[in-house]
Amino acid sequence: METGAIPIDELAGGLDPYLTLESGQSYRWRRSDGEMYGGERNPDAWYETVVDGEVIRTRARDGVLEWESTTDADTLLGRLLRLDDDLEAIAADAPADALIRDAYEAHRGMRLVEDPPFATLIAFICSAQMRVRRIHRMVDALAREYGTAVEFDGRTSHDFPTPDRLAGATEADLRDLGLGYRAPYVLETARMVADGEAHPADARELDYEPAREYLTRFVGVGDKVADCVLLFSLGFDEAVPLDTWIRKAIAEYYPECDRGSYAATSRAIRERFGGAYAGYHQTYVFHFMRTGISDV
DNA sequence: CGCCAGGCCTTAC
DNA sequence: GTAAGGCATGGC
Repeated sequence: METGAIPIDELAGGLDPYLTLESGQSYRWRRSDGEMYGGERNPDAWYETVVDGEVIRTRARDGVLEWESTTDADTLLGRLLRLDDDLEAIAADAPADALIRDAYEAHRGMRLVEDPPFATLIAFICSAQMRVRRIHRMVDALAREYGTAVEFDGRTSHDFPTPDRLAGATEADLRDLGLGYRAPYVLETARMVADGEAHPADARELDYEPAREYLTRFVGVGDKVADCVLLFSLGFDEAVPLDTWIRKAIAEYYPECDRGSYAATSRAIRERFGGAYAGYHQTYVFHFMRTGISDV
């Protein structure tokens, strides 16, 4: 086992793993205390994931981000949790309206994640008309049933399935895991990636709007899911997923940004949120709208 | 029971 | 290009 410790006060703007990993961005971390996704905060619990066959677990206690891993995970953890982001500068970049100010105030230390593209693509296909706790449950089930098992420190974890393994499932199998009408979408998208027709990571080479358009070729991926994949796995910090909560925020706080179509409303709210980090600000507003002020 | 959840698909204009 | 209807499932 390799281990490490990162002083949190060395990270500009700090880090709150609970907010970062249980705010509906990443569905690939499990808590060691068995608490459900979005349950009570527990500083003693580890967050554990598997990336490319390597297990990493981490937690923040006494001002230190501890990690344990099958490998030297310092760089990988820094990428997954975007530890190089200057949260203070990003917060300062946000427009100074009351909603955004309150959202940043309520969720100090929440960072964007950078998850593996294929897992993110599948997770957000599953996310359609679904609550975040159930999305986590579905992604967990997919990993358990089709992902490679990895032993670490006496515990078994599962990597996210490869496109090939997932494409080998049947629609009935996936419906049994609770995916509902998303089951054929997941199957067909997994097959597309497995067959080399397209890969979500290829969107990295494109500008933002063409990248969003590119991702919608996958079955079960519309503009909203595409924006989530761009924001949470491909580094497009300007992507603003227009989900029910953000649409509610637009209706209540930025009604002039509702331009009817997704593309036009997206441009308007992206400009309202200042462009380059619009998606970062969106994530704060999303979590703030969804959890409310008291539920931090 | 009805309504909602990080929507997308097909079909019809 | 936009509008309407269908779609699984669990939680409240």
